Amino acid sequence: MRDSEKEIVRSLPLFSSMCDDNLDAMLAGSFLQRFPTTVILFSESDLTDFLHVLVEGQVELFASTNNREGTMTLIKPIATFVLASALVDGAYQLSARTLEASQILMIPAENVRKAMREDPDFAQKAVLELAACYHGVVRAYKNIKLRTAVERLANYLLVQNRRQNTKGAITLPVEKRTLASMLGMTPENLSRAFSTLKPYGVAVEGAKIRLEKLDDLETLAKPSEFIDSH
Amino acid sequence: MRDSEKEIVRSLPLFSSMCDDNLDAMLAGSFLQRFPTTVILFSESDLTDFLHVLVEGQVELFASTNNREGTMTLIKPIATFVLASALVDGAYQLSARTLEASQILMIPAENVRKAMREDPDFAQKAVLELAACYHGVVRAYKNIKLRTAVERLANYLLVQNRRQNTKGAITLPVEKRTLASMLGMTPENLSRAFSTLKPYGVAVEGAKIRLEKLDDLETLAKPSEFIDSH
DNA sequence: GATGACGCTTGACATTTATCAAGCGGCCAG
DNA sequence: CTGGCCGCTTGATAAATGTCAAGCGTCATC
Repeated sequence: MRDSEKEIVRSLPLFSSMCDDNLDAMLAGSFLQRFPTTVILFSESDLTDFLHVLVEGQVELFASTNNREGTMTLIKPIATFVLASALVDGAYQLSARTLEASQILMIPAENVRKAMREDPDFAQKAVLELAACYHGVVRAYKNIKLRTAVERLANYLLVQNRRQNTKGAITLPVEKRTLASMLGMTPENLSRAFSTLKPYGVAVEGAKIRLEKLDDLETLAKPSEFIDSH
Repeated sequence: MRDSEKEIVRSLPLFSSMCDDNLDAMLAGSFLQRFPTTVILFSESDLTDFLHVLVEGQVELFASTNNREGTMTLIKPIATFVLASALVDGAYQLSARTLEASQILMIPAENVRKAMREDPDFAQKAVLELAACYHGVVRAYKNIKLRTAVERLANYLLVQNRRQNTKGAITLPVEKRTLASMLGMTPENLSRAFSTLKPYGVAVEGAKIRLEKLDDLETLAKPSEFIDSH
């Protein structure tokens, strides 16, 4: 555990208010691990050994039943994942795989639970982080329950446009098949959804998307503060 | 705020470890309110004034966009709801309405946030409660993303059968149209889903359902510990 | 430079789900 | 008792989405 890694952890809101001693105690036994792409990090039924901090690369959290599989969320640096599972001392509930070569800081879950018990400041940050995660899933749940596939894509593009802040010239951050899974549809259907959006100024060229009629796209997408915000 | 109401609060795991003084402080300004059926308690855009404790009746949390509406979850006594929103001091993110005449204990959200800041034991319980809520939504999200409408209904019936513990003779706890919305389908589609399940021993008579071929139903439903448990 | 794997797209078709319309039956108010 | 509302069901049809198969282009490897 190097100082540079400690600084990465410190930069996260979740750990920002921990005193140095407690942070050191929590990081004892932690290690930074490199993974190649397309590697399974854990399965949903595994016991939660570690809180993960994605330092570099990209990770997909997904679920599967009965030969079907679906992306639940994508993790980008720098962020923690599976906090809830680490805190309750049970199964991960979700599976994870790398989408790129990645560096992940692994913090023993037991250390995190101990910090929660003994460091009230940390417990408080954990509360806020968990509440944010909760609202994040609720938004995803509303999204898939209240919108059609085309609407989900349209709203996704609008969100990316705001995030990438690049005036209507987006680059998709993942392969289209992964995007399809995240948006709850098949790759074929995603292709067709893009076609459907063509009249609304959506021009596709590989992973580069141009949004040439933002107003029209918004009219179709009907974005909602309580689904798409943040 | 009567003693009997205080005892109700105490009985909830979330508040079980609070000392009496802190509990009294948090309950200051709280009140028990009675609502008739079909009343909107709050809308998703409202600021979160109160943590709610459903003492009697039934409440539906739902979301709407673009003239569509969907049930997110049902609350039954005795349980808190909108904890996450109360803790972060923002909008409710979900709307709520009573499905029956209900009694709800309203605890000022500011009191809850104060308790989180000042009572480490409470903060810790809040962490565990939020983590459980989080996994609850994740399960709902998996359910709708990985299963067809008929499978969702089949699994719902199996879960109800376990909960009601009544050997294959279930009573639906809500109107069918509400059940349909919760399962993410139209009432018409729910009717047809019940028909589809007839060969699997599902006999419908109003709100009374008999499951006469549990094994067959399970084979169809393929229940999963990480979607249906608890 | 050839080749084969792979991601994406497109077409044809099947399945799932929603929509619209009608009718049935219980239940409550007059 | 009776009329009308309302929840539920059923049928016909439309829309959304998935499946299967084929083909295309890119890219890494040989």
